[in-house]
Amino acid sequence: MSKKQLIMESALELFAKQGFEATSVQQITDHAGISKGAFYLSFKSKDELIIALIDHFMMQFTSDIDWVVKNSNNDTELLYDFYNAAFASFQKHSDFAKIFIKEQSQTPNEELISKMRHYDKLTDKIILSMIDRLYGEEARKVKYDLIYCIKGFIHVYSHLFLFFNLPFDLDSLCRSLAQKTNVLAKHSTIPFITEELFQTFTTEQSYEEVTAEQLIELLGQTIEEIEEPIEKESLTLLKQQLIEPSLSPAIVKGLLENIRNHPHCKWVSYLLRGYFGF
Amino acid sequence: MSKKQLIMESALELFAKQGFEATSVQQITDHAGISKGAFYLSFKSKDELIIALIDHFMMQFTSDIDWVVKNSNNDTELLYDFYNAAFASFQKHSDFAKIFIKEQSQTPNEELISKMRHYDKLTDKIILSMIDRLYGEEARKVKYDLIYCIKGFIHVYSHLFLFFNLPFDLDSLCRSLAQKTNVLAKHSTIPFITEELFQTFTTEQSYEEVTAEQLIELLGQTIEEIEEPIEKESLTLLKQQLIEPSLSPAIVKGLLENIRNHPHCKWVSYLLRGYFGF
DNA sequence: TATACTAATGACTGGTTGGTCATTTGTCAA
DNA sequence: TTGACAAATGACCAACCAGTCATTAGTATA
Repeated sequence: MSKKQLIMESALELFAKQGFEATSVQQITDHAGISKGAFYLSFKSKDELIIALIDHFMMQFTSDIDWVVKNSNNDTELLYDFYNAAFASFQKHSDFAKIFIKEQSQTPNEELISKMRHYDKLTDKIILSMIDRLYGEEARKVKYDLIYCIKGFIHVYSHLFLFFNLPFDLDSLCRSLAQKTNVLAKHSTIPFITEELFQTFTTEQSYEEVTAEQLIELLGQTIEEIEEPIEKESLTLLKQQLIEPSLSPAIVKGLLENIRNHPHCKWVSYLLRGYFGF
Repeated sequence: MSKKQLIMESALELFAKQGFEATSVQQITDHAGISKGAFYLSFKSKDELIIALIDHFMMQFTSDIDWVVKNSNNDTELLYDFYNAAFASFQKHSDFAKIFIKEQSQTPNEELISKMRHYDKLTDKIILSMIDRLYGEEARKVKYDLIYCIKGFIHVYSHLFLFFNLPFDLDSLCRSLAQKTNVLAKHSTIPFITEELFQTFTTEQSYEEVTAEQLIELLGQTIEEIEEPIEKESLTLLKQQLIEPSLSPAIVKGLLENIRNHPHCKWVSYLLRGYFGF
């Protein structure tokens, strides 16, 4: 494990327990068994660390739920699958999820806030595409409210998960929430969040389209990071495809599938899916 | 205004802007125009201050929504009135609400966490009584889920309120949420939170019944605090009634009504309503 | 073995924190 | 005017903080 990862894992644990502000760099390095100076070889500052953590997790979360929404071919199970992916992600990275819930928009760190907003907007976009697909015109008036209801459900129920150590029936939870969401979509008629209001929340451009050059750069970095041969070759071929397209869509899709579940590839896989139009 | 209140108001503003940990006692006293030493004449520590703030606001919030639920005689408007009271309270004390959302269960301060849990349980109780009244047997299976849905709605929508400075149509919001709640109550059938599960969340005894002695003590304090003659006399008569009952229920109810809206009486009024059974 | 290099250390700095307390200021009654 | 008491002050303290940097340890090449 790289020193950077070691630090991130130690910090994750302590932040989840004590919060970001209340955890000192000294505590993190003690816990990781390294010196304080070594910390600053990996991160320029404590702020850079929390941002790296946010990025690391949110990239996975975003790409996970995006994949579920884009690749489910069974509309009746889509909501269930969506909630399942979201809660599975929270459960798997429960330390991060705790930080995420605690540290929401509360820090004076400008960059962190804008990071959070950014991922929040991506989540909105994914949820919206799911609603559009499931209900289309039927939910035109209330679709923005539905986004917020879904986020509210996830918030309160993930609280139970995270802060009570009880064995939960994830299947039951997801079935329950899928029905609730469906009921709201079918029967609620009074919107609060209008298209116009929703736009004002998301004024700044979100989800900037990435260029091929940026993707090639990112792919180059990722190729260096990982060792598994299949993933490494898939990434290399995809990089080649960006420089000079020669592969058929089926092959590209297959290559994307190869890397989809590798923790270090989730984000680049998400971006590539957007780029290639899958 | 007492020194204690002055400090609390200054702190409220700064905590909302910067968070609790990031605000120093020096900043608070500078902002309040007093010396640092004077702070410690009013509060034993910085922690005691945040707890006083939580108490001050949550007592008002709890008693406000309790009053609405207990005193609405129009079932069709009850949900609307409930949301209205809740959001009005958040809007009126937006600085506090920001702190509340930010500081939720994230501090290492044990007492604060248990305070939060305590008020959370009271809120659950009030919401549950509302659901029971509106839907009774009809929502027996899903009533605990409804509590969490309602809390989820309040959470996400209050976020919009608090962190975007936009003019909101409170009426529209409450109508929208009342309908959503009603739709869920009428059509959702798959519960996640069973009675048993709900009980385990709320194991410790909540809402300890207060004794007449405690109420008399509290009334004595409150009488000292306020100056308005009507409220003062009402409190004095109610205190007398506790020591030696002599007034008719109608008169007692009227006296309670007199003090209901005074900020310093809300909590004692809530407790008295419970005690006298209104 | 000698050299050149990077990785890692932890004492240190300048600054801030929550909290204390000897001292001063203000306010009464005598 | 005096004296007694409470209210208020702010310099001060030990503890801790994020971040630095001269020094050392480890490693690979020649």
